Parts: sequence; structure tokens; C-alpha cells
Amino acid sequence: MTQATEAARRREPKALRREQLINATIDSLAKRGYAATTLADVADGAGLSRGIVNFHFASKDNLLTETIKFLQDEYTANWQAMLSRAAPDTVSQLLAMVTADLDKKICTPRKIAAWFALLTEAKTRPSYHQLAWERDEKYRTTLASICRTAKQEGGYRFDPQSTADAIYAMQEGLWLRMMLFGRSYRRETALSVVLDILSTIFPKHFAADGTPLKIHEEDHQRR
Amino acid sequence: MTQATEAARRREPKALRREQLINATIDSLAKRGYAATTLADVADGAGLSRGIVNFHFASKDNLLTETIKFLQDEYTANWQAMLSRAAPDTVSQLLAMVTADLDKKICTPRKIAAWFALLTEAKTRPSYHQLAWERDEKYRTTLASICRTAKQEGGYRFDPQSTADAIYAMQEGLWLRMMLFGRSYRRETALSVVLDILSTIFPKHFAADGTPLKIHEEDHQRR
DNA sequence: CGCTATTGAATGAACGTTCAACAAATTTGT
DNA sequence: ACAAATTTGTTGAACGTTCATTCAATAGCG
Repeated sequence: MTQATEAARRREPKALRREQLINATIDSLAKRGYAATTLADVADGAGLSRGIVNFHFASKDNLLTETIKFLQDEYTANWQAMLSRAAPDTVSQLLAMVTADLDKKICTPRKIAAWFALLTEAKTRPSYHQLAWERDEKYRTTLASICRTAKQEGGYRFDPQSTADAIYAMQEGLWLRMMLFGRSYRRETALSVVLDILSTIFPKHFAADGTPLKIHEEDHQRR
Repeated sequence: MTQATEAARRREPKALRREQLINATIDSLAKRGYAATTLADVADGAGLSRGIVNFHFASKDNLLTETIKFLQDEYTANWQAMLSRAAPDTVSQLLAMVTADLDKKICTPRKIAAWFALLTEAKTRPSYHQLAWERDEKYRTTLASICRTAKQEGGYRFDPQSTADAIYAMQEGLWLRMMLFGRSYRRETALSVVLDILSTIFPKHFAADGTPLKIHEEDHQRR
């Protein structure tokens, strides 16, 4: 590296270097898996020297905790933003939730792989477990409340919490499929599966061909 | 250990000792996770000495491959047996498939945890990947064919393959939930979520209260 | 010059694998 | 029938490697 770029690199603020290392961590998790990810891999991936991670993150454990926190923050911020930007009708809200989960920004092979690599270890790591639980709870309760509204609007018989659980579980299952069989199972495939099942579960909210319908409430009250 | 029991232990055939070590591996994977599972853990768990695994399995890698193979064989054999024992009507077949997935024998905390621990590493290990793919394909195509029959019987509009994918993904998602939040999310909870969503997806096959109905061949046309 | 970021070599712990020694079981020879 | 020889299963110590962490030395910055 030339001295000019070396100087420029050195001037980067701390937060940027941390993010750079977190990204190298995600890369390594996706490429090599949890067990085979070493600090040397991460440092090499970031183009930096061996001791650098312990300087910025104190320990490998902490680096991984910060990585899962990064992924979880990005995930939650993304669906919450998409939800608030969506139209207020039930179908739009529902679609916002499920397309956020499969959003191009979130749902990349490397991020999915890294997420599962960390999540699987969450069982034995309290700090990961806590983060997984938070992600879960927020999304799940929001989805359940949308299902409750939809039930009133469509006069459905299902139990809203149970249906929300089923939809959420299905999405996590599709993530798993994408992680394992990403070559044949992509975002677009998963999205069409989700849309199909939604139009089956909420038939009054979708046309026969699956087109979303906005339901107007003459005799229903919202939220 | 007394000499008598020591002698008895030594007489156990090779296959039994292998299964004993595989079980200790599942225990360790569930308790400590993939990364922290060592051969010393496995040997200690089985109450045997350090070098024993390399004698029976040649390498750690091979032990783990045999473990995932063991779990996958048990899983597949279980649902195929339950399916063949079930009544021939569509609802019974469908229920056999989904209850097999959540069967008490298969769906234990330790087996779920071990399965995910190994599966997550499958991305980077061709031999695991192959096994995961096999498990997937068999179950998925069987489920799709049942959905196809149900569609004819109930005059549903859904795409059978897509619906089967959604159901299967949901089940894997519920496994993930059980792994992560096993204290609050158990087999019984997951099962009720599955049954709820099935009666939503196949309304003609279930009564309003969710009771399964056997459909007879008169209803075959419509829409 | 003090301060902060970075480097890379040194350290020590953990782990998979190997192997010589031993013990039990089984086969062979007489 | 029984001892010797051989095979099979098991042990635990030794070995070499890998890895996270530490730290003294260094370089850029204001």
C-alpha cells in the first residue's frame, strides 16, 4: 500500500474500522462457517494485521456479539422502516412485513449464512440468545396484531397469534432453505411462496390471481 | 468399574459402541454447540477414554458425518413409517406427515439442537449438504403430492408445490423456534400452530373447530 | 512530543491424532 | 481340553498444529 492511501486509511474513524471488521467477520462466517472462522481470517479479509481485532473489540467473543447485534439491528430497522412507509391498509402492512424479511438489502446469501451460523450457537451463549429473542418478539407481536385486524376485516376463523406464528416460522424456514440451497432457492422463489400462502390464508384480501386487494371497512373498525 | 461389568462392556458389538459414541456426540452438540464439541467431551460423555473415537470413526470429521447420517435416517424412517401406517384419506396422510415431524421420538430438544448445529455447518461441508438435500427432497415431494390431491378434493385455488413448500418451511421454522426458545416453545405449542394453519389452508378438510374431516369422492369438481 | 492506531512476533492453552502398551476375546496347535 | 498365539478393543501419554491473546516496538497525527 502506498503511503498516501495508508495515511488516508489511518484517518478513518474508529466506527468505520469496526464496521469494516464486522463485515469481514460476516464474510468469513458465510464462507467458512462458525467453527472455522478465526481472527486471522477476519484480519486478512479486512486487509489488516493479526492483532487488530483485539484492539478494536477486545476479544473474539465480543466481535461475534457485535456482529450478531449489527445484523439484528439492521434487520429490525429495515422492517420497521418499511412498515412505517407502507400504506395503512392491512394488506399493505402485511406485505410490507413479509417483503421486508426478504428484502434485497437484508436477505443476501452472506448475511443469511452469517445469521444462522451465529444463531445456532445462541443456544449456548446468553448474549446471542437475548438478541435473538428481541428480534423475535418485536416482529412476532407486530405480525400478530396485523393478523388480528385482518381477521376482523375478512371475518376469518383463524386464531391470529397462531397464524402469525405460522407465517413467521415459514419465513424463517425459507431463510433456512435459502441458506442451504441458495443456488436453487432464491429470494424470488421464497417471495412467491410467501405471497401464495398469504392469498390462501387471507382469501378476502387477495384476488383469485393473488393480486392484493385493499379492503375498505364499512362495518369494521381499525386496529 | 468392576471386572465383570468391564468384561461385559467389552463384549458389546462394534455397532453398539458406535451408537453409544454417536449419542454422546448428540449430547455434546446440544449442550455445547458445534464449535465447542471436542473429542474429549464425546469420550467423557460416553465414559470412555480419549483415543476411542479415532479407533471407531477414524476422525472427528467422520464421527460428525455419521452423526448427521444417523439423525437423518431416523427422521426419514419415522415419517415414512407413520405415513404408511396412516389411513389412506388425504387428511390422515397430511396429519401423519406433520405429526411425524413433531413426533416425540424425533423432536427432542437434544436432537433438534444437534441437527441445527450440524446443518449450519453443512453450507461448507459437501457431505452434510448432500444428506440435508436428500432429507429435504423426499419429504417435500411427498407433501406436494398430498397437497395436489387435497386441491382436487377441496377445489382449492392454491399452487400445490408452493403450498407444500410453505408448510414444510413453516415446520422447519418451528423447529428453529423450539431450538432457540425451547423453554417457552414446545412440541405441543408447535403442533397446535401447525394444526391451526392446516385447517385455514384446507378449510374443506377440517370442521370449523379444527376437527379433521374425511372427504369423500362426491365433492371432486367445483371452481 | 504526547497520543492513538497498528503491527507482527511471542506465549501458552486447547485440540485432533498417533501410537506403544496392555487387556480381553478368539483362534490355533497339540 | 488347554495353553500358546493372534486378533480385537481400549487406554492415556506424547506430539505437532492451530489459534486467541498479549505486548513491545513502531508509525502517523495534531
